[in-house]
Amino acid sequence: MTDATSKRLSRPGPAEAGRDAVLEAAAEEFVKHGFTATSMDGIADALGSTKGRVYHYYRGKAEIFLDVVLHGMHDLLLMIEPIATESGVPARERLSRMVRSHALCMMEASNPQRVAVQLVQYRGMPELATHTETTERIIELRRRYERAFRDVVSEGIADGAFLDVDPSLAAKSMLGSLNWIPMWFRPGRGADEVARIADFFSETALRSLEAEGA
Amino acid sequence: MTDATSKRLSRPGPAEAGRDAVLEAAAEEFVKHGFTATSMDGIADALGSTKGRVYHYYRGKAEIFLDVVLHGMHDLLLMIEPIATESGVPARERLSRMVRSHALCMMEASNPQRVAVQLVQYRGMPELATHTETTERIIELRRRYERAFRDVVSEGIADGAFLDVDPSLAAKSMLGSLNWIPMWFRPGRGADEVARIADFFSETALRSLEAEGA
DNA sequence: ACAGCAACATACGGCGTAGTAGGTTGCGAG
DNA sequence: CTCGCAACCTACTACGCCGTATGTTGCTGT
Repeated sequence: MTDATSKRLSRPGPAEAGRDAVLEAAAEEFVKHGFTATSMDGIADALGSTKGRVYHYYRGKAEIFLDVVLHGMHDLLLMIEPIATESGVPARERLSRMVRSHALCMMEASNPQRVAVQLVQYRGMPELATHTETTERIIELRRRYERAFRDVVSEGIADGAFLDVDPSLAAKSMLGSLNWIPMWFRPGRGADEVARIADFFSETALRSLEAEGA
Repeated sequence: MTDATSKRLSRPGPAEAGRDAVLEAAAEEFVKHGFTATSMDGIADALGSTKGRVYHYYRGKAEIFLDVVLHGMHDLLLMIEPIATESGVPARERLSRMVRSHALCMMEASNPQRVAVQLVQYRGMPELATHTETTERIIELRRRYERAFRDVVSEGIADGAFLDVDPSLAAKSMLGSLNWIPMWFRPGRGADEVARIADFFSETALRSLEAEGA
């Protein structure tokens, strides 16, 4: 315990380098095959080692999966909450940046963030039933994430920049189109193409909240 | 072969009633648990019978899964293509109806259509490697589906109703937000609430394609 | 120099599940 | 009446995979 972080998140800590390597490999496997189709041996193979290493740091498949999702959501929040709450910036500008950041994140090769958004389908996964505590934390983080978007929309409505639509539905709609990006986007495109796509989603989101012209 | 349909789709045929019951039960299971977590015995249980019945109609798990997806995509196309190509109706009106139809479909309890859209993640599923023919057909149907949306957007741009945006990205964005609905929508809501949500997505999609006012 | 622990590797048990092989029932035709 | 086939059911096998139990290695404090 060399650092004084809240829950051993955010800062690896030099002694936890091995654990982080496992986490990264697991994220890569989960994003490729999903939860059930990912095997412990597969994660170990991606690490170039064996299961012993994985089980040294985690007690089971469910635990490592939830840790990947937890880290992913944590990183996402760390990315967008500062933007959402930045004072002196108009709501539509903040929302634009949030959408762009999230879009860029979805187009990166493989990371815990993508696992976090792609695998919300963990309903009816009996393996996670015993990990209620971590599951609750993840759900709370997801709520905070959606709330960040919803609040910025609400502020935009309040100051007249946006139409008076349902902020909750607006947030779900925006995040849905963004979270769906990994379904069709194939990495390997140039950085300019990625930027163009991110811009598109940013501009589209803003237009969907503003009054139609003639 | 009492009917003359193209590929034994669209019309059950009286002799195929048992097969359709299997298909329906399989769709329900796949939408609940996903591909790998769905077991043949689970499908049989949902039918109130045993595996023998399932294996009587299908040769394996991959085959029944692909058939569910194929039927789902087929039904979706049957729903939206007539709207997309209806003559005498302006593009924005057609697009509005298409979005609303798709949204309503995503909020129904359990059906092959939801399996079709939710489980596009069948990349890296080695079990489907031997079914290239059916997979190709599904991919072709998916392309046609997206093209229907893209074409209507293009027509709207051509006649000046929509802004000059990238039609392909616009289609992907719209379909993404719609396909994400099952992730947060929990059935059991009233019909009026469902209609309100469908209206929201329809109006939002149109606004995102039209010029900003103010 | 030695104790002890972290950081792995190896080998194995046991269970869930896909697929198979061989019955059984019931109906329709001749 | 019975032949035959569709429509199932039952019992079994084979295999993949999670988790565990038991090494082995290397560093580190004293």
